Amino acid sequence: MKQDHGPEVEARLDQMLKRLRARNFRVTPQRLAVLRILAGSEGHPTVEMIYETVRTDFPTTSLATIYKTVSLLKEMGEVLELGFADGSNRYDGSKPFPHPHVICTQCKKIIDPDLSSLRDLTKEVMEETGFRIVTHRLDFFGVCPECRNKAES
Amino acid sequence: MKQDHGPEVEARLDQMLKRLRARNFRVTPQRLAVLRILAGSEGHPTVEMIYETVRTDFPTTSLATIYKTVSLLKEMGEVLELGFADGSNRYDGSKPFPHPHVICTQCKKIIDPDLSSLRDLTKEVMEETGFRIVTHRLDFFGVCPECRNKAES
DNA sequence: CTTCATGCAAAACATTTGCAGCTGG
DNA sequence: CCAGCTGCAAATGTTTTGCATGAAG
Repeated sequence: MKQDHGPEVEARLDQMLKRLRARNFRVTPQRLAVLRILAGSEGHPTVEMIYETVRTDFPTTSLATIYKTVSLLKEMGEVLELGFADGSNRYDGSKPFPHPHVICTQCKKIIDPDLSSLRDLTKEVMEETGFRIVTHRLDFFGVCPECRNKAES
Repeated sequence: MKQDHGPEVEARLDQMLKRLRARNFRVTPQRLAVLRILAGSEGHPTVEMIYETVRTDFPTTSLATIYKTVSLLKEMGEVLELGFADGSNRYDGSKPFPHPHVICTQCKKIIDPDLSSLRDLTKEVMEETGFRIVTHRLDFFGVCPECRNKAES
């Protein structure tokens, strides 16, 4: 086996493929490789990481192609882009809808927490401001348990 | 009078000036102009907006100087940088600590809502993930009442 | 076959940096 | 005075674009 991803990753990949084809976009080997990485993007990869990984299978792939594919998926709403103040971008194709992230400022790991007390904040914002809220973004920044252990040496 | 800002803006400006001097940074006319804009930054300006405004009083001011001043204030923790996925940055010098923002995707207006139900989400995240949370970011994106009115013409 | 995607290189863009000269304290 | 700031221009780094070639359907 090439990778040890679960069945839900396969399902997500198939969903993305179906939607690509439904819009008459082509499924090239390079695109398939990018989709595979994004569908199981536990690590919330950067474009550069995707590029390096795709290159192991398709060494001639260019960075521009990765950018083009990621942009396409972003426009289709099939991938969530997490842009940061320092200009870095991370991508999540497994859950392409707004959800909170917890980011380690040391090792750059990103995880998805379950926050029970985060409910209809959006409703409250709409009532308070009169805005029609379409989406949101919630990030927490800190140091993960692993990096804390390394620090206290 | 040059501007119609309230007394709390003056107080915030004085606070920033005091902290600059305490660290032996100089207060040049250009810096003072930038500080003034950031201290009363209801509009959450971009660097370009700050640049244009400062230029009306000091026409020789360079963009590099604005960037340098804003970076300095950012390092000092006296201004909050709001970087977005599209590469744009907005700055808030009046409340340089984490707080939610509501952003109009049409006119780019940014306002600060009062969210009573947003309390110790941070505590819950720490318990759930084991991270030591240092800061956070919460943005809502939508369309403001003014732009909604314009739309339904 | 026809259209769309790829890959290269150049362009675009915002931000940063180096440095000579200026100036605040 | 003189360390730090300014303003210019060049460098940087990432993302985008144009276009000729190649391949998916």
